[in-house]
Amino acid sequence: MKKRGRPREFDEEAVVASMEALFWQQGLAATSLDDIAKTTGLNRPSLYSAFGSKVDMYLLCLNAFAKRMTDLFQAAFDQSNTLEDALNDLFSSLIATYYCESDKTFGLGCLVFSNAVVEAPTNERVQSMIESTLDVIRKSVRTSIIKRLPNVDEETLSMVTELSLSTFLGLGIQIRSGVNRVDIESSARNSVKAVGRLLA
Amino acid sequence: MKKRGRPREFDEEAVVASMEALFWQQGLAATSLDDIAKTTGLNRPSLYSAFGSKVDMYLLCLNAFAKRMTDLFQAAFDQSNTLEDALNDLFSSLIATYYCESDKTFGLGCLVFSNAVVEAPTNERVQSMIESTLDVIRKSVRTSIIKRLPNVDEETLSMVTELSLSTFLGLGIQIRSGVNRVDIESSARNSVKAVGRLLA
DNA sequence: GCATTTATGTACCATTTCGCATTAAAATAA
DNA sequence: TTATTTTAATGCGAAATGGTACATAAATGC
Repeated sequence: MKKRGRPREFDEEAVVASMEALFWQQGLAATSLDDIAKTTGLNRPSLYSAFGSKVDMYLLCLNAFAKRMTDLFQAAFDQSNTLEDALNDLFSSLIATYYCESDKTFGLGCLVFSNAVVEAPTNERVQSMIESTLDVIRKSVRTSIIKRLPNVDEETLSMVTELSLSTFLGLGIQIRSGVNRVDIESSARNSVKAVGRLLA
Repeated sequence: MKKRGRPREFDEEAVVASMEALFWQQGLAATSLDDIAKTTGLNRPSLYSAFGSKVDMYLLCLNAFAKRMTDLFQAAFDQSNTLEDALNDLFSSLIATYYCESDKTFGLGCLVFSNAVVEAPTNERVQSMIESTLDVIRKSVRTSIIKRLPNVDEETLSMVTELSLSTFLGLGIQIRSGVNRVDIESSARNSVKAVGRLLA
């Protein structure tokens, strides 16, 4: 049984992807519905009826981005053997994402933590989305450390968790600040080395 | 010899301070000249003739904030004895700043690295300001480590520098994300402990 | 007093903003 | 064919935006 009514003429996933790219570069406040309409090819009423308000669209993109990001955490922690290997994998894939999978010299960092974070104090929905994402990531890191080092003491566990988390957050900020990729990669390697030494 | 013309009726420093508070909370794009006019008590033409365009005002605030921040680095590194003491001092004063010197549960993080960073990809002036601030801070951290540990090997130096820098950036992001102060302070302490262990 | 200089305040302008009302189009169901 | 449902497109509208012109006010220099 087919769906009634006139069928959609656009690919929803593609539209969300191009919305996300726009928000990622410009931020929520600097992006207008006209901007979104222009890059997606839809007109404002279509956007509005399909996705709701501008903030709704933004949250849609944030959640899509966060999902891909937490998947990267899961993938790295599931596949690799040692904690250091896992973190190296993780940071490599994060860096690739933060540079928009391209070889551009300028990266955009993290949509959630280098971009949406600006809106947190003035937008409750965005704020709680960010806070819960941070929570998921922190727990994911903690769990993966415990899995590999079941007898680790609480102090070391906290130290390594916070170090990994700060590195994760710092990477996005530094990339969006314009730090070049070579320096970023060495920064990530140094963090992983620090973890290694802490556990030695 | 007195200045010619009608004298200013406002205190420039106070006006800049209240502009900064507004930008800090809302970001550049979400803050209108009307907002600024309302909170400063000046009207738009006065603002414009005294400070230039909105972006000019923003950069003025960014530089003022960055100056205070780098002063905190200098103060911490000049006064304290051990590296760990210095970092503890530094992070304490940064946390106080990031929570706006108040006991509010919600902090705004860093004006430069948790706020202006969003504008970097679309605003060249903001971008280069941020990049150079990051550079100043990194050099300041590096120098202070060398001062205390003249014989430190390059690898350890890089590790500790990057760890401190990531912690610094991470604090601002976490605070703006809504993490409560107790957790933030324990996060900072854990980072300093990690530095201590790396150097042991 | 009178010109000059600087600051203030009102009002304005062109553009952009988000959102919606309304109409036209394209599909299915009966 | 006709009614119904869903989407698309045009265009409106009220408000806000960054920025400025212009008249007025308050000080100094001569």
